[in-house]
Amino acid sequence: MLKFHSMNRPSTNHSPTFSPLYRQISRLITRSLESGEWGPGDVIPSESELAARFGVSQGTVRKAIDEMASENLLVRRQGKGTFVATHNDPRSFFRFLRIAANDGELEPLRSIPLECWRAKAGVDVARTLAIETGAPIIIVRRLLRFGDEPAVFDEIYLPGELFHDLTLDILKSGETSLYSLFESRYGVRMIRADERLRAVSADRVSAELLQVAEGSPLLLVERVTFTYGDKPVEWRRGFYSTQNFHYHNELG
Amino acid sequence: MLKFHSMNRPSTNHSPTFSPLYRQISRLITRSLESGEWGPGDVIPSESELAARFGVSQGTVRKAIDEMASENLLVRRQGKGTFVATHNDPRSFFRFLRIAANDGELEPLRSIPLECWRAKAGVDVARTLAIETGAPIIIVRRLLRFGDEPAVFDEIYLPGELFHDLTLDILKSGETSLYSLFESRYGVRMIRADERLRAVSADRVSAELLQVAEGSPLLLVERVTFTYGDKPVEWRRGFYSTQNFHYHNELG
DNA sequence: CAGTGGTCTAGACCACCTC
DNA sequence: AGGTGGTCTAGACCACTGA
Repeated sequence: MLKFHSMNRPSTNHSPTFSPLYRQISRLITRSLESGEWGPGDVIPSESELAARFGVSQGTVRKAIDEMASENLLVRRQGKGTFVATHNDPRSFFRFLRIAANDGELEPLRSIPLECWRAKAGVDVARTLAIETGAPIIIVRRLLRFGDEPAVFDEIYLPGELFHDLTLDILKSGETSLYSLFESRYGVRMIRADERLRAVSADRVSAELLQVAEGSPLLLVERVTFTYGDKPVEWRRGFYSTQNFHYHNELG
Repeated sequence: MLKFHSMNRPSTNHSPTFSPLYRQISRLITRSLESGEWGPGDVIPSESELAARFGVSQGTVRKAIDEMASENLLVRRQGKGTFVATHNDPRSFFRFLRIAANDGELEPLRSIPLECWRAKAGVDVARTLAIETGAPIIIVRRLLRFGDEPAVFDEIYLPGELFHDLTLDILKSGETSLYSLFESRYGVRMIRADERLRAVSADRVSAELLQVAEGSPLLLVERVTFTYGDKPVEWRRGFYSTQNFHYHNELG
């Protein structure tokens, strides 16, 4: 049974090694998610079962789950149970793709993988993905279209170790969502991402793929994506055509 | 004393007129914020006082406040009390300004008001601000710089009624943050914003102000800002120079 | 019907802040 | 010392789901 101050005895608390019981619980649950005890889409045990398992009250488990639900790690469904979040779910396709049509609705999204090859990490990629310079990486290029309209040209860098057998054919046969594929085939769950946006001029390749004039302005979105434990597992540069689309962001 | 189902008797609940007690409480607290019973920066009554006032338990008030704190309407400070959020606070200057330096730290931010004049709302502005076409509006132009480096050129549209006496002189003498000024001088608190980002080519005016070549790519950020009750009270178009800066966004 | 999450309560104790 | 928010508990009842 855990205690409130199991590892920490703050007198006037500036102790950095302090966390309340419910956070200790949410860490334990997270560890079970990492270890695969419960996979994406699965139900986890009920609050009362978890309470018994960890020797705390149901309210404390509830607060732990609340926190994890607000981080999109778990999803609660009244009457059914609490589920491990998954990208294999139409509702979450747009969680990391903040794009919308300038007017009207988006036509159906299609992902067109173009290339997929192996390389060795340069200094920048290595630093971003927290791997050794020269370590194997995989580079993917793909195009996103809404209906027949090209919208985004992505160049994606992945650590070779995690996605060992990825090929263009797998990408082509895979699901619509890349993250859904990563999750089901490689057990790599994307949790959080960091984006940097800039305006740039279209080079020849991007211009052709996105069917805009060379040199016309494009929105460059650089994204680093993290899995459990803030481990970076993807770096991508996306060129967004913003003639008919825009990047949508809500500020709270 | 409120009851759980005061205005709502769901049998199998698809009733749209349902909200739990704690939400009824947070609405009451929000109403007091709107009415100015507690102004920005003020302490609100303690949880137990509010519990007594509304005839509910402290835990229910706590949950109501939790919700409002997560929406940045209130700020909790342990041992001190719960405070009304304010833009008049260095920590919140960047809540709506998602800009960062490409490398290193940002130099101190400076706001340079350029113009301020009155006009009548055209169709687009009227629709965006939910006012009548032809209603009085105020248009502001200003430049943001980090150190000596120009970063953003903003064109801002405001409903004339709310900001009746706004002039360039007031803007010049005002605080660094526009929202801080709006809050303290006009009692208009910005709660939430919606942004649309596109890449565009710099026109002559923007190019000159931002010291870039005409036609070079700029990040266009269109923002609609809302106050209590999702009422739109600002529309702005910001041209961001992204040579040395970028728009930073975190995806959860 | 039983089981799940959702809401509400009452009371205890802790940590932080101010006086 | 006394007040505030922060955490934890135990127990009650409600609403939703599915067998």
